[in-house]
Amino acid sequence: MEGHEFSIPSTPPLLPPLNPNPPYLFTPSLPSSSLPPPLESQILPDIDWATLFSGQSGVGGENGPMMESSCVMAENRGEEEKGYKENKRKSSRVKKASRPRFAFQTRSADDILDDGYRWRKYGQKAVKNSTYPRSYYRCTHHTCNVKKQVQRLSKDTSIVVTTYEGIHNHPCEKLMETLTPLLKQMQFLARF
DNA sequence: CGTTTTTGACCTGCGC
DNA sequence: GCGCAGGTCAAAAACG
Repeated sequence: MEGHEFSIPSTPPLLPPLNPNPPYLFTPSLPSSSLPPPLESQILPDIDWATLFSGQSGVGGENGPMMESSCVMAENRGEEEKGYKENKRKSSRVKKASRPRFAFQTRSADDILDDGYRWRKYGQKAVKNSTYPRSYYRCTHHTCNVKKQVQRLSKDTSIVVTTYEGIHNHPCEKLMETLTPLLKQMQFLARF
């Protein structure tokens, strides 16, 4: 999950990395036209990018290829948020309101990029017309039900498509780790 | 021993 | 209604 060069299209407002030495380059750029959109996508105007990307100054990759990546834009898949009815299963997922979704592509040897949040894998599925399986992850924070899907393109095996669904309702742990000592220092200095 | 991953089964939506 | 594809659950295994 480390060693990504990370670039986001200029469509959303961008956040510069807070970490002075990020493990990947954060270079805002337009998405490469050579990269096909991973999904039938449309621009999502009101994504909370500050929240979604607040973890990007995260952690470290000491290894892994530093390569180009590009973000492809969003999909908001409206009404249908699939949910099981409660049958024998204890799951009682109800139909939720539409959640923001967006996907981007990362050129990396690692399937999982470190976005600063903690994820737990809850499923993996072979998808049609794709050599590689799709992996399903959920944010491990108790109150947060953000999900993401990760799939490597069979067309170009160096590209990983990551699709996020939902918005984190909690601060990024790694971001807080980075900021907390700074904040403490600032509070200390502010007393003089 | 707690947490995460693996994996087969199950559920839903959709097209025919 | 049926079959397929995608998404999720949950028990067991693996891991740290």
